Amino acid sequence: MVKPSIPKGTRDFTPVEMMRRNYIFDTIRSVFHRHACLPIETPAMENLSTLMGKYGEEGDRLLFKILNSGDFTKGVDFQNDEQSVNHLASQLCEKGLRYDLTVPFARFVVQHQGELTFPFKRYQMQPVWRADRPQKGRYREFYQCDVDIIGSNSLLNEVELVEITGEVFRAFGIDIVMKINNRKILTGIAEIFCNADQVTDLCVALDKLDKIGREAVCAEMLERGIAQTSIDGLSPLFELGGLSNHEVLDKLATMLSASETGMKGVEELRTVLDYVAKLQIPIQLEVDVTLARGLNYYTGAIFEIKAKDVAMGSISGGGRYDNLTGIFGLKNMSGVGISYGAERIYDVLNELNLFPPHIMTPITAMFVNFGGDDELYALQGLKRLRDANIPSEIYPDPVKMGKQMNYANAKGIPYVIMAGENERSQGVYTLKNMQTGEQQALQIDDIIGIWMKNPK
RNA sequence: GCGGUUGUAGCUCAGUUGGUUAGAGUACCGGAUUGUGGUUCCGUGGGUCGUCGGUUCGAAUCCGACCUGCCGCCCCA
Repeated sequence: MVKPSIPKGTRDFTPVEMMRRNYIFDTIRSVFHRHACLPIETPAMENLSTLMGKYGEEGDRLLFKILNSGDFTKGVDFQNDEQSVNHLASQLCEKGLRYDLTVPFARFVVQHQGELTFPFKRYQMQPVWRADRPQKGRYREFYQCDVDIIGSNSLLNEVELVEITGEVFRAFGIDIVMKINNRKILTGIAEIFCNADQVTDLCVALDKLDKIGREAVCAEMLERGIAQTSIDGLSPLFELGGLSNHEVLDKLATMLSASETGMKGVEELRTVLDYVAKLQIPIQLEVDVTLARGLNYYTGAIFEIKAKDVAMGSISGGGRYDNLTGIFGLKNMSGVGISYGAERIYDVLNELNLFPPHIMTPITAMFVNFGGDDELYALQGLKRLRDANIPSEIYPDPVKMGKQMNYANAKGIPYVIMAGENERSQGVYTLKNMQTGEQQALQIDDIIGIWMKNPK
C-alpha cells in the first residue's frame, strides 16, 4: 500500500475550500471584465531559457526544472564541481514550471504580437510554482490573478490599476492600504547619494526598514558596500514617516533636484496621485520610498497592497516594466500590471470572517429514494426542478430513510423532498424544510414557485 | 539553500525512569428506530506509534539520517 501524500508545499482543496476559492476568482474576474480586460492562459511549463535570469539569482534557485524525457543522460557532460551545477541543469532540463505570470505574458505578447490589439489589457488567473521553503501562507504551488496593460506609457494605466485594486478589495470587504513608489525615485537616490550601479543593494536594504528598523538597514547597507558618507546623506529618507503624500513628494523633489531620473519619478507619482484624488477613487494610497520589491524588471511605478486588519505579508504587488519584452526581441513595449495573490486573500477573508454565508449554503433539494415505482416518480419531479434551474439530486440507493436524511443533513441540504406511495397516488410531493422541520405536500409547480420567490 | 522545531486511529490528543496485548474523545459503520436528520443509548471495525537505520534482553519512549507541517533567515503572493 502506498501512503497517500502530496509533494511538499502543495495542497488539495475540499469542496468547501473550492467554493470559497471560486468566490475569490469570480469576484476578481468580474472587476477585470468591467475594465474591459481580456483573458489569456499560458502553459504551466515554459522553456527554461524563457524563465532563467528574469528573477535574479534568487529567482533562478526557486525555479522548478523539469527533467528531459527519454534518455536524458545522453551526451551530458557530467562534472561534479559546484560551478557546473547550473550548466548540468541546463543540459538535463529544457523546461521549467512558470514562476509568475508576468514573464510568460511578456513572451506571449512578443509571440502573438501580430494577433493582438495594443494597448493590450489582459488578465490571467493561473497557478505558479516556486521551490521556496513552505510556511504559513507560503506555498510551492499557488494562484496569482494578474492584470496588465501593455503597449502604452500612459499613467492613466497606473490610475486604472489603482481603481481596479480599490474595486476588488471593496468587493471583498477587506480594508487595505496600497503603497506606491517609483523605481525612478530609487534610481535617483542611488545616483545622488551612492553610485548608480548600487540601486539593487540600496533597494534590498531599504525595503526592510519597517521590518528591521533604521539601524539594521544602515548596517546592511554598509555590509553591501555602500559608503558611510552615502548612508549619512540618506538620513532624510528615514524621517518621512507620518508625512502626507504631498509632503513626502516635496521633500523628495528637493533631495533629488540634481537627478533628472529621480525628478521624473516624483512627477509620475504626482500625476497618479492627482488623478486618483480628482476622480475621488476611494482607496488609501500611500507613498512609501522604502517600497522596493525584489523583482529587477520594474522601471516605473511599484505597488504593494497590505490588509490593514490582519498581520500578513503583502496580498498583492506589481509595477511598471519598460523592457520586459525586449529580451524576447520586441522593443518599446512598456507595460504595467498588478498581481493579486489568491491564497493570501483567502487567508485574510477567512481570518476576518468575510466570506459571504450564501456561498457555503447553496439552495438545493434532495429527493428521498423509496425505490420501486416511487423512484421513477421522484426522478420525474427531479427533472422538473432541474429544468427550472434548481440544483437538486436524488439519493441513488433506496436505503433506510434515516440514512438518507443523515446524508442531506451532513451535506447541509436545506430542502428534502419525499414522494412515496401516498404522495404518488395524489400527484404531490412532500417538501421538508430541514431547518425548521416543517413539511407540507405540494404540487411540483408550487415547489418550483417557492424557489422562484426565494432565489437566495 | 541555512538554522530551530514538530509527527501516536480519518480528526483532536493521552501514553509514567525504556518493560506484557498502545488508550480516550470525536468521526465512521451497525443496532435500539421497516416513511423522517441534527439529541440520546449500545455495539463493531480501524494503528508497521512519519520513514529507514542504530543502541538495548526489550524502543511510541534514547541516538542518527531522511520525509512532512510550523517558526526564523533569504526571498516573496
